Amino acid sequence: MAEHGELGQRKAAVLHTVVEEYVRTGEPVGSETIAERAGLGVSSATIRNEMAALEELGFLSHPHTSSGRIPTDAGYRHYVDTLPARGRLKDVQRRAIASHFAEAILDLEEVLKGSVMLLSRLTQYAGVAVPPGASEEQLVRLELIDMGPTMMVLAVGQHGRVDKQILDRPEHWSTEAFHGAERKLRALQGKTYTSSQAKLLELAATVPSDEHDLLLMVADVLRLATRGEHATHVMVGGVANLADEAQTWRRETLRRLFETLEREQEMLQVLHDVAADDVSVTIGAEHPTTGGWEASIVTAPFRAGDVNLGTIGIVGPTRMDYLSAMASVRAVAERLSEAATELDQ
Amino acid sequence: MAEHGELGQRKAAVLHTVVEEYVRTGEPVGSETIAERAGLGVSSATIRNEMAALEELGFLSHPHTSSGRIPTDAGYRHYVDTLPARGRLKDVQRRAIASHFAEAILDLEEVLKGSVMLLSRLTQYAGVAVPPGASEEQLVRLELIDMGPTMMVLAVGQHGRVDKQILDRPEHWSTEAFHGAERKLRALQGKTYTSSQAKLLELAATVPSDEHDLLLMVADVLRLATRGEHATHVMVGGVANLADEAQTWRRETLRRLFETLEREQEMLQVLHDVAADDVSVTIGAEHPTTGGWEASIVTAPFRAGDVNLGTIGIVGPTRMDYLSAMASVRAVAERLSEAATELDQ
DNA sequence: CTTAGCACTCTGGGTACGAGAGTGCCAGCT
DNA sequence: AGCTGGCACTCTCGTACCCAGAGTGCTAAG
Repeated sequence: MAEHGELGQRKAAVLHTVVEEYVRTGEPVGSETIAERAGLGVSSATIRNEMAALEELGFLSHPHTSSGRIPTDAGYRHYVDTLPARGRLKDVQRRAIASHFAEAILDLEEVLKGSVMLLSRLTQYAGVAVPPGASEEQLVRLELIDMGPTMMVLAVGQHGRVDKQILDRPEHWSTEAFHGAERKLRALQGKTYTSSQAKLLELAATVPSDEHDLLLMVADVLRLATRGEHATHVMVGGVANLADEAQTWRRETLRRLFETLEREQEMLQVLHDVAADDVSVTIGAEHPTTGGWEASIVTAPFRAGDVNLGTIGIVGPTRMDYLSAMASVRAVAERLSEAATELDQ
Repeated sequence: MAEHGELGQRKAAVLHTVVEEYVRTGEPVGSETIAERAGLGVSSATIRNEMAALEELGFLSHPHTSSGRIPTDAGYRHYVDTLPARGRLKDVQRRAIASHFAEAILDLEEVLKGSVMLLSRLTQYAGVAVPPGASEEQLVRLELIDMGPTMMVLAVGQHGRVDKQILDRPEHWSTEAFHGAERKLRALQGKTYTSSQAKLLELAATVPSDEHDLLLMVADVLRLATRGEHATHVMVGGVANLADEAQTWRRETLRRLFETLEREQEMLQVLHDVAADDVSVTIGAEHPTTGGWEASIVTAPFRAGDVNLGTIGIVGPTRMDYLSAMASVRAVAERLSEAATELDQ
């Protein structure tokens, strides 16, 4: 019994069928339908008893006294946790993924953008991704550029990331300080972002205060680049797909969903919270924010070798085809990991 | 009469009142309401006659036989074209704009992003912008960076734009070619994007074919940076505001609107088509694409000195408060022009 | 433990109806 | 000639009602 989440085989089967039918049709599911579809060889009356029990347990609910059942968040959760098999992709989907990763990978960021759109097309939900931070990447350029009234810090990483920040000149300013800083930065090329940042903080202590300020500014740019969480932009794509689900949601809910998708900080927080080692599913109110939208999130990390680079996934209604969504996300994350690993060498 | 668009003063007044009432309430407007509000001192029967005439002329329409009138696209057009005065901003709006532009401007792109969000907050519609291309900007860096299996072209402009492109190495490849190209590129720093591009094409003719290929690749990056239209990203913000209008639109329409907002190429096309010297308004079906969404666009260009840099504006339902939207767009575009002009010096 | 049977409940569609809003038009007034 | 009051007409919208259908919960029997 334990392998069906303490539910008993038949209850689990009923729950599965309810979820699948409801996802498929969008209509509350009655006992008759289950009796036919679940292939349990029992009558609808028995199913009714089971359903009453499942409702008691919090896995199903009643829109009104006399219509079929729909799954609760907990019902979906149980369904997802006890899915017997990995979903299989349709041929079209497989082909779409294959062709997307067919070209030689040059720029991971571009590929990631494309992957978000790909996922949104595959699943008909919105795609999201958190791009990698730069911690262990090597710097191929680190420059301080004089731009007249302002100056720019420019950092270029081994794998093609470019971070820039335009800054006001510090109060006290001297050409020597600038040149001194420039020289020290050049010496950092070839080192990683993390170690360069540390080195800069160290160096800053040994120089006059105007150069000190410059070095700290550069260190800060590196710090931001290091944690993808704050510097980089969350990628969101295929939001139009959610417009189709508009009737699914209450008005205010739809607005909040869109707002959050647009606010990078919030999305980062959410995606950070739901991230896991493998494909992860967060259903409706399980996350405080996503509870507010009545939406579910499916994500998976992508890696280069053993190190986690970022997260990619989708956002859709709780009434989602989880099996196929998980399969798509898993497949894209895996291909992305392969691509990133290859790029890493 | 001509000053009211060939309509006659009273008809124009009736049309104005219909538009304003309809925009305010969202309900079809009846003759009684107009008689009260328009201050024309005539009875509702007279208004009815005028409205019938306006309908005949294509400025108003009937949802059903017996309810009030709503403006057609042509009705809105006439309304916008004959607006007697520039809209005035509310104090809160004025303050919001002032505070947004209060900080010293460092990075035009950042300011532009912020301005898009600002406009979306001011108007409660979605904000859009096309950032400037780089034609007459000076290059402060132009580099070819060897990144192991690939290489990166990196261009940095005087005003803080950074363009990068990661490329596969050309087939035939030699260290000399690479160094040769590097040297030639360095010589272009300080020149404008346009002239550098021309110079590169010229130089390419004089060198061996492997270096030739490299120079052409760099030239192409400059070419893309030059026309903002293709290289840069259209900025879109505050899309969540449109979710509120969801009931305004048909389901399929909302989807198409969101899809277009997401596709940069299409948005660029649309914004390019509607661009004008001053504040420009495009209503519903006046533009083939926006006709499909039943939406209106209000844009204005922003400039540095005399040269057009880009476009900023909003997208909203045809039932829009045009007066206030135009005032907001105009104000933000003006402030943006000031900021850009200042930055230009 | 299962199931057939049955009474009960609730939704959704259809119809009917009246109030209200708004129109179009006509005849008379200025 | 243009405006207006009056009036018949039309259409929507909300309410009420009813009926069919779907689905339930419970009971009693296998």
